[in-house]
Amino acid sequence: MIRIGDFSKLSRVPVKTLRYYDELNLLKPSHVDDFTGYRYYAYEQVSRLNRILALKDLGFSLEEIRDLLKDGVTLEKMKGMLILRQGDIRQKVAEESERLRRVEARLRLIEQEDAVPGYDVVIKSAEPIKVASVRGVVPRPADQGMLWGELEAYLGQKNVRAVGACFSLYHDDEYKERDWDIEVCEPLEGELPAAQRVKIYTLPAIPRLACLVHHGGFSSIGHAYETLMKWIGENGYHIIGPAREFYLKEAKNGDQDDPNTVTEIQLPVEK
Amino acid sequence: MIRIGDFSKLSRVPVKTLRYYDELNLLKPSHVDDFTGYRYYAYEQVSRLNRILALKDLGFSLEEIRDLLKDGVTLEKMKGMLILRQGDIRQKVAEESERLRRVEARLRLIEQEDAVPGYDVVIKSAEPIKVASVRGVVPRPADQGMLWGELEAYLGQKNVRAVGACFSLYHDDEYKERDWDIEVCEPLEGELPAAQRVKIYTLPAIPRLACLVHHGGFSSIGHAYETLMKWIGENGYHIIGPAREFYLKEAKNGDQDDPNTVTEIQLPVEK
DNA sequence: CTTGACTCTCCTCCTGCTGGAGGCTGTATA
DNA sequence: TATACAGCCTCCAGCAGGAGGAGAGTCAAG
Repeated sequence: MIRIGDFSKLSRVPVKTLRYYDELNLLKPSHVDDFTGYRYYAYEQVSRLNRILALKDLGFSLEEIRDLLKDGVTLEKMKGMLILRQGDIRQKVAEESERLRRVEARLRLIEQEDAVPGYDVVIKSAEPIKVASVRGVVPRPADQGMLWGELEAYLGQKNVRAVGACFSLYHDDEYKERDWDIEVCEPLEGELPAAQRVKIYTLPAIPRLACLVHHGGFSSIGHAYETLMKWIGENGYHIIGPAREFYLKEAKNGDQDDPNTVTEIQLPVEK
Repeated sequence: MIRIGDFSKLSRVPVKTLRYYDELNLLKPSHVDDFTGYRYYAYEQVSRLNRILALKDLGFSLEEIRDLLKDGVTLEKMKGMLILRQGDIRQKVAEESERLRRVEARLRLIEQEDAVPGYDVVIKSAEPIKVASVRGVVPRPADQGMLWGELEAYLGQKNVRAVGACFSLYHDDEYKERDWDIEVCEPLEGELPAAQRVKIYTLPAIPRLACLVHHGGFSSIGHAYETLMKWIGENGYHIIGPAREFYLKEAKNGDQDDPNTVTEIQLPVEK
């Protein structure tokens, strides 16, 4: 029987850790003095401790280890846990590799622009949204005002209030000089009948959206799109649906170049 | 200016997180009501928040992000941090890959033995140890008693006390039927003159030792060595020095097959 | 008997939040 | 104008796996 300090030297495990394992019922000293509270370990306990360390090294949590060290753990249980661990580690390796890719992409971006990048792309998810929308073809994005006019005329008459920011969907797959297929949307709550040109429906949830926030007028929004597209390409995603433009802070008096405008561009993506 | 809940919906970041970022001075609301304490955010702050999320996604801690978002961070600083991150992630990927390998090795072991493995191999490091030792060639390991006799005779006469467990070094590179080159060592403190056959010196530190604890007599120690060798091979290590056998709990009356004996085998290894 | 090395318990801290309790505030409806 | 009720506030506790330290008690050698 040896004291905790000697057991610690023997096993090269810190005293603090041994006390912690005692508290967790992971490795109880084989004897504790009732009066002084001193812990006494048996030499044989080194092998249990080694098993704990080995399992920890495989990435198990201390609680899992406690389970695995209980008497009566079957071979099947052990195998099952190892296979689960294997899966977890594989996923972790995949995640870290992705992260490495993102870091490297950002480094390349800095090299190219020779400046701290002005835009930051983030992956988020979107809940389903109930909207009222008007879809139509307009010469150029800046001309979507007429669609908004139609939508608001209808909503104003019904006296519903919007919840959250309004946005546009860009349905074209490829870049066009003229004639854009645009759907303007206003989120809402409750029931409302559809009308001639106004559809009422629920947009489905989207698990992954590549998002980017643009400040300032619409004349400079092209650069934001370029950055977003490039990021998507460099990080191994591809686009799987129409772009959404959320008008977080709208232009005053319909001024297309109000520098205080804040717009979020969202692109549905997958790997 | 919007309230925290709306800002949360806009940015898809939980309210609790926003309050936490406020506390950390990472993202202060642009206005706080003196009386009610309500936080009010500006739409423009979404882009700072997005930058925070983007950097978090690269694996930076919130504290590092706070540094990186301070005014006056140079391009060089940013690049340096990214390169550091890159290194850290690479290391993490390497570590997790190693771990995966260990898990797979253990799964194979279970398949082969069709039982929970009886031995656990752990990598530890060793500090330098000052020892008194006697080295000699003996017919077989079980005959090392004569070497111990020599060593103890000397130490008994000098009346020094040992610190820690005594051990043997096995200097042969390959397995032998007879004539083993063995060095028996007793750790000690303080100064002591060398003698005829007794060397006093300090064994160097060893950064990586593959360790395994064997219970019971020496006749069954072969299996322990086999397991250890196999583990070393499967995990991509190789041996770079003589094996050490630590006698944690010694045989009674020199009984070579006392089942209460506890021995730790250590092999210096590297990748 | 003293000294110094060990050991004990209990407390706080680390990260990046999450959940809950208890108490105000703001807005819409009756 | 009264009253819900949602939204907001602060403060506290907890996760994992220990690390570090305070203050007090114990053990063995000289």
